[in-house]
Amino acid sequence: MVDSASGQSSQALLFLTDEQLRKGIEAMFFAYRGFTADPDRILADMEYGRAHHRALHFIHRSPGTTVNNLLSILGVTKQSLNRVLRSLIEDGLVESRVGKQDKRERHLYLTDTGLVLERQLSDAQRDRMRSAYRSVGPAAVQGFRQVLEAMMDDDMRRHYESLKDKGA
Amino acid sequence: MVDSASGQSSQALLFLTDEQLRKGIEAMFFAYRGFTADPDRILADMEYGRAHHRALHFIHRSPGTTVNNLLSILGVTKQSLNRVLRSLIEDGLVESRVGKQDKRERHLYLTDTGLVLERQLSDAQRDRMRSAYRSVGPAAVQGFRQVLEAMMDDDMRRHYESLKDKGA
DNA sequence: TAAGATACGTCAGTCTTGTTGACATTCCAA
DNA sequence: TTGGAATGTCAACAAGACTGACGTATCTTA
Repeated sequence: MVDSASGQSSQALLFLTDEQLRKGIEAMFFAYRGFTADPDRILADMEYGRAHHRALHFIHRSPGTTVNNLLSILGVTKQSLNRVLRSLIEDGLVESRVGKQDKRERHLYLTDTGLVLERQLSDAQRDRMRSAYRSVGPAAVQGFRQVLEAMMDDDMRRHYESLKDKGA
Repeated sequence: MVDSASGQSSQALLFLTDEQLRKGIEAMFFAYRGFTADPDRILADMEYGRAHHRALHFIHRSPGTTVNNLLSILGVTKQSLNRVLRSLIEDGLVESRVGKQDKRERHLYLTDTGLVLERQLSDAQRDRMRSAYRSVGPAAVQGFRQVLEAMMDDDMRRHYESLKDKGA
């Protein structure tokens, strides 16, 4: 696992030891807690949870997206997403428009109120990310992104890439 | 750190734009799904969930840890952890020994059966991590770890560091 | 030694968020 | 035009988190 009968020095592969991999796993675990902590704190005061945050984020990112598309991005069942969407729509944060081409589809948009909350949540999350980025510099950030992308399932990477394009 | 009113071009700060930060947020989201997918698949066939996996992981990592310590690592309530521990102990995966110094404490250990399951779960999780690491190389991995560490809350970083030391 | 603090376990109840199952509507193609 | 597929909704349930209250054993300290 560490070497491989080639001329490669075993030193260069030390980052692939079980011990290093375990540390990476633990880093993911602890960091993800920090990653969600700030929005969670804001949401705790409302009747919303993390699921609402995720919906707001991706609707904001792809205005007019259909329920089905959102479903496959979030990786939950339509029934689960529906509960979240219903409350967001009832509260006037999200607007659901019947499709012009295909009337079975619903296209989702954030209302002005929805935009305000999305902004508040993502500001909090970006603040932490920004200060982490700033403290380690662009080279580390590039590595960070590379590893995360390599960890994704193919389906997720597809979604991720297609979101990336829109912003580029 | 990066710029600072010096002659640094604004190009060098492009990694701190809201757009780049959003991509980082999405990368975390999608990657975390991949991160938990493999163990989740294994656990789906049993009566256990992700919470059991986390307990097994950290008990394996710190044999003899107390309930209280595990509590603060996992960041859940004792009632929540207790449900998980009870089933693991009943099923003979975890052993709980009364403390020698302080008899109020319970020290937790994996049994042989517990070690087998922990190994199975962490193998699956490490496989994905290893292939990601290998595909991007050690420099990227270093950046990955740096960003994650910078994202943690101080409490979590404390736990993380103390686990690191044991393995070093 | 008595009083308070600490560590752990448990019961009961609630909330969020995931699940399946059943069903209505709409579209499309045989 | 009719049956199957796709889209979305409603209802019921389960896992896993939470709070609050309480009990017991043990330790520490006044």
